[in-house]
Amino acid sequence: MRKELEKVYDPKQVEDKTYANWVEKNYFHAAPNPEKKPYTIVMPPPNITGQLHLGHALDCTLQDSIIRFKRMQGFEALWLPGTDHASIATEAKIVEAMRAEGVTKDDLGREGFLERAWKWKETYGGRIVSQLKKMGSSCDWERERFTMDEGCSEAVKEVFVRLYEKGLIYRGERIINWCPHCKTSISDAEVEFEEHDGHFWHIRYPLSDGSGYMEIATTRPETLLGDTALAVHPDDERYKALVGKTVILPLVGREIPIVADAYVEMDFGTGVVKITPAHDPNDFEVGLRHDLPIINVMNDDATINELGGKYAGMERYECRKQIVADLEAEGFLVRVEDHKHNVGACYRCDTTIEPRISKQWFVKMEPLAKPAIEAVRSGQTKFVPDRFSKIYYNWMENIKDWCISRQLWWGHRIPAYYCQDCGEVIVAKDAPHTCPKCGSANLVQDPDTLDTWFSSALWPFSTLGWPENTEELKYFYPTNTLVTGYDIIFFWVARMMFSGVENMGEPPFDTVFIHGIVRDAQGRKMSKSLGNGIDPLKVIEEYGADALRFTLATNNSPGNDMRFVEEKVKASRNFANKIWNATRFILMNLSDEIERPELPETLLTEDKWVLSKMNTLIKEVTENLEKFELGIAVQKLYDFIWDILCDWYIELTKSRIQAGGESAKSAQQVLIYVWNNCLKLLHPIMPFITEEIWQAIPNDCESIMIAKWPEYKEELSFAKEEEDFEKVMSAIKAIRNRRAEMNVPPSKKASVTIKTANIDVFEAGAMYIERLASASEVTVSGAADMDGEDFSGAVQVITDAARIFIPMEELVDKEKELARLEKERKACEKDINMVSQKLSSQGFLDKAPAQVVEAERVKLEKHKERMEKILESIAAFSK
RNA sequence: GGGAGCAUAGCUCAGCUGGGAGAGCAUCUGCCUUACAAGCAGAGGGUCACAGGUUCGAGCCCUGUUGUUCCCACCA
Repeated sequence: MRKELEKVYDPKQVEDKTYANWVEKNYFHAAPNPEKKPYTIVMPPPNITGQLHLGHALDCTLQDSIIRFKRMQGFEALWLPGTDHASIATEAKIVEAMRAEGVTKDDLGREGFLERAWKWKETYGGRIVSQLKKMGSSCDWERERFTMDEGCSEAVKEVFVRLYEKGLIYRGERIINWCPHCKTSISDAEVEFEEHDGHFWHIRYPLSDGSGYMEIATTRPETLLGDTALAVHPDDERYKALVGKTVILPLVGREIPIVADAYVEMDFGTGVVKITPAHDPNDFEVGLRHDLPIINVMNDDATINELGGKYAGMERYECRKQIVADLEAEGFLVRVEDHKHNVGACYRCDTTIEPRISKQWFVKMEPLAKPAIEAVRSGQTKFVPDRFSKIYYNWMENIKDWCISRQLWWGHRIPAYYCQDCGEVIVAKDAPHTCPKCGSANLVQDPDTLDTWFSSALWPFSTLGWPENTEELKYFYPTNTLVTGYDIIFFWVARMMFSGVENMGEPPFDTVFIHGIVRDAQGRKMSKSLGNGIDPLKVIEEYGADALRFTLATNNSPGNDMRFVEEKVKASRNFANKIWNATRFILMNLSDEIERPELPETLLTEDKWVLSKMNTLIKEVTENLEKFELGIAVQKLYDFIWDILCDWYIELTKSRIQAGGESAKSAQQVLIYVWNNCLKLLHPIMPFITEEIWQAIPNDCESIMIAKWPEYKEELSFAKEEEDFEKVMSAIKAIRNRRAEMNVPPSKKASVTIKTANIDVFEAGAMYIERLASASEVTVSGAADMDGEDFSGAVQVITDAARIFIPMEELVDKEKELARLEKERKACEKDINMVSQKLSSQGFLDKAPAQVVEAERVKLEKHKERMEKILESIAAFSK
């Protein structure tokens, strides 16, 4: 007894149930298996603080589609999931929640805070995971990891120690980007620049000898408090004589030197630059070259510290205002100019960052970047689309050392210990008990934690068990495809690349598949502040996960942004429903004798036609998926299922099923066979509905998700039958067309006479012409039989292969008919001219590939045949 | 300052290695044809941004121009 399907597909009744079943059957699990080739994708770990947004949904759709495709192709397919501790983002959220309770980090202390953070992780870390499951993600949840779990922490320490021992991690005082809100350093990659309307304050610095002034311009007057020099270009004739002299720092009264440094550009501004080594990276360099003092005038919250004299305690912008006012009052301010300039902000909290000297840990990048660049250049790792490799090179080639220490508590604590007695620095995975140098037990661990991306960088191998040489690591590494957005190439992809090359000796993946951003209907980036975000869970609730996945997989091309429009989801939902209803039709008419998807002994022309089309589809879809062209693959599937199968083949089978007998049964067999293949091809994109249907129809596997991927079969390629059946189809289309033009309702049937050289083809197709072109009866005759018959009173329809007569005299106006035929003749003539012109060009014949030339010849033949028929009709009418 | 993307039907976008432009939505016409009105059968609508070039042949390749979006750098 076959299950009867509801009239409309209801995803809600299917998705959770199906997913639970997959999990129960353990289909998502992958393990080292010498019989199979591995195919591995590691999931970009979402933040534990996060909630599923459309970016995740896109990422997830692409990865799941690829991994399902590969699994069906017979790979041991592992999609390894996990979450990221997201140190700065998570810590900020927890601190925020604490503030609501009136609790600060210091109140809790480090341990108390971490306890609270872990609780937060337990509460919210699972949320995003359950949301990923809603999407249908076929991840191996048994292998789910967390960047701060024991194994990942072990990997982090291992890498830190190794790099330190190689001299690639060092600690030093540098200018770093300081976020006064998060109260931590952040890396260059974490700073976002935005153009602001600011000012140029021109300030006079009096020469100590009273002989005049030096004028400088600054956008940050408050940093004047930390100035330790003025600089000019060594070749600048205007100031040559002044180099070596000193000036008095306004408001502060400190005497500072005038130095010459090539960093200064003579043409810019006055050609004089104030040097604040503690608060500007370039000034810092100048300071080093000239051995200038470094005066840090700011606290970690961007207020002025005690070195700022009377400005101590002021907030930075308040101080700026006051300093400008004071400069003006004391006559040092020359003028104020409007000035647009870029201001850096913290990518997490958007607070303006403050460049500030600080002692931090850094990764020396150049030696690591080189082999990672080479890995892409040599083709070991490919970017899809390729253009993103340029972005990668550009970043890697100009990379500066990576500041990895963070003044945060939530994260991997830096495995460095300082001897309080002799100052020795010990870097070790395990905390030492005594100082190896002086034997003191008075050791203190560095309070800082690591940049969250330090642990994400190790993700492709830390999750597989590294530093242990596990079976998983040996089998699944290097992974195959990394799927992520272009916005994260610097943060993550580049760092995984050099980490993989450095620690594993080979890059972590062979392909980096880059996708764009999902934008709103107006093309704006979705953001909290705009409130234009769309919740994927709501979309799933309303339209189903398959419809969402289908929408995200199509409608775009790799690497390009896409707009998310509800109409598209509706169209996808409609497609799902179409599939559902096609299944209903198939099941309603399915003989109980058919238990397996097997082809019948004898195939009719139309069977061969559809099988041949399907065969091509299999080949193309497979190729497209191999090349990550999901959008193209999906479009082809859509077209085949909707147009070829539903609009044509299913319609054809109706006549056969009605007629009954062998032909009815073979039609059902072909239907089931084709449908099986379609569902398989569609499964990676629309897993739920395809599984639900799979379970309801004759199949060859207990679950579609582990079924064998369809293969192109030479014996199912039928060029002749495709061509023959298309003759019938174009006759049907042409008749429909004419009838629609004349406004004849389908209910009004008419007899149809077909004059053709392909009698067999049309006789076989007669019953379809009856059904699909509203014919009451169809007569097929050879050309010779028709001579002498008068069809001048009939509606004439002409295709390449046939002249068709429909006796509807009341609708035929001879004049109009002749005019129409004349129009057709002209159009046909134009076609003929176009093609023959091409074929008479020697250049074309000589240089175009033979196939193309042949195709043109065939085209010309067809045009000519049609012309012949048009002329016959005209002649008959003109009698 | 450097680099990249995009510009195709009213709208949103496809168009794979160059061989005479497609889809969805919208519009118009006719259909409740017993799988589906979330549907069926038709129709209209494009000088593929502009100007050159390469080629037998260009939406696709090259050069330039314009518009637009983004990334990197950050001259104080």
